[in-house]
Amino acid sequence: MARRSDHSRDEIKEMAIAAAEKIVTEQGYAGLSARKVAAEIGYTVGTLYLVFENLNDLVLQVNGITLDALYDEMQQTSEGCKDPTSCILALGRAYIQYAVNHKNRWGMIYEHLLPEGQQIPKWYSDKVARNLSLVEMALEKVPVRCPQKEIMVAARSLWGGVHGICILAMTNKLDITGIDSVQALANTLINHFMSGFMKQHT
Amino acid sequence: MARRSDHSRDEIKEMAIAAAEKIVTEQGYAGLSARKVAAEIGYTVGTLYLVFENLNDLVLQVNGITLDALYDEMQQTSEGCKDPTSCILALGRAYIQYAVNHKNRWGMIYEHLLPEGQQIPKWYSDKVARNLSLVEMALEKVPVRCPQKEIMVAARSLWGGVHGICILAMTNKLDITGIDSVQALANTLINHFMSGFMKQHT
DNA sequence: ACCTGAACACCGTTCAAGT
DNA sequence: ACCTGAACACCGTTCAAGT
Repeated sequence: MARRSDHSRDEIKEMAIAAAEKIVTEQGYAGLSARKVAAEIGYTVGTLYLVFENLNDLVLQVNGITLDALYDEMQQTSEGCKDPTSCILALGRAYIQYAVNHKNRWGMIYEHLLPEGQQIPKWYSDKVARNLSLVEMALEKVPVRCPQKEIMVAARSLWGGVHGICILAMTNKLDITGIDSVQALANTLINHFMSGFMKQHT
Repeated sequence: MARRSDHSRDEIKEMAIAAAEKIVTEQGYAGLSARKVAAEIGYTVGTLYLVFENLNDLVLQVNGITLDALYDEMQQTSEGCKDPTSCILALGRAYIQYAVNHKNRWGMIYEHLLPEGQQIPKWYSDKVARNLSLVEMALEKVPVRCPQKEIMVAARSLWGGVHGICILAMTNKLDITGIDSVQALANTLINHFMSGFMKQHT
């Protein structure tokens, strides 16, 4: 049992986040609870509420870290590719690969819902926007002038699409089997979308 | 308090499903519980377990009804439209409209997750397949021969896409506002996809 | 035979009380 | 000042006991 002043507020926070990451990775979002996190770090439940607003707060912190890891994977993949379509294909491949390799971590990002009416904090939407910007940057490589507004709409539209395919696949709702089929579906969506997008902008 | 033999097994089942529909509509999936359903129909919790396997079972029944209602809306909308793209646009509009009008009912379809490793029952995947078939039928109107396999891939790819946009929009994760923007994103996805799809098949 | 209701093993969150 | 641990108001699920 950890005793008082063994750790600073910030240390407890870090320990709790690390513990939550571990529990989610092993047992999924459904397996995560405040009591389990507390037990894992050797404090009692009450202590968590000195350091986090509530469990939502802790979950958002973990999801933020996951978004960063996903960004790194995607960023690395898209480096150095020249034409927009192959860039987007690479981003899609990296996204799905991450979802498959870190099923429970990725899953918590979309399984977690804020209570009705509660706003997503700005630091979190900023992370989402940063990930989307990779798609926007790839779309901007299309060799025609295209208003920024349209790039943003296209990026959200396309990325929502890849995300949706990934969700349906991960939750077994598409009668498809194996990662190759998911990739194939995403590639189909991306290829057709890009074909139409580039045709409109030439 | 309902007394024994007041209602048959089937009557209790129907009452429970109706009660669950009501609770979900008003309070969302998070607000649904076996105890609330039991209270609503005037029986005790234990009774529900004589009639349903567990709460998952009850949720699946309700979701099945929702899928049917969604099918009806989409089916009606797509009737009589001739060219494939306008068909798909109409289906997308109906889908998003349904999601917006019945937020909590639609939400439960994707918020509900079966326990790890549990298979979706066949009668449920059949309903999902029936809804997808509307998209497939629209794609088949493309005036070229196209293998059935490709139609199926395209339908799943496109519909996963529309679904993803809808989810991100409903959970406020796309920095967009209002139903018009959601429709606009879906239309963008559909138009570009169809443009690419038709180009490949001519 | 049909249904109850109490029990079991869990939740998130709060806060008086201890050291 | 820091943390505890018991309490509150909930969960899903089971099953001996009542009528």
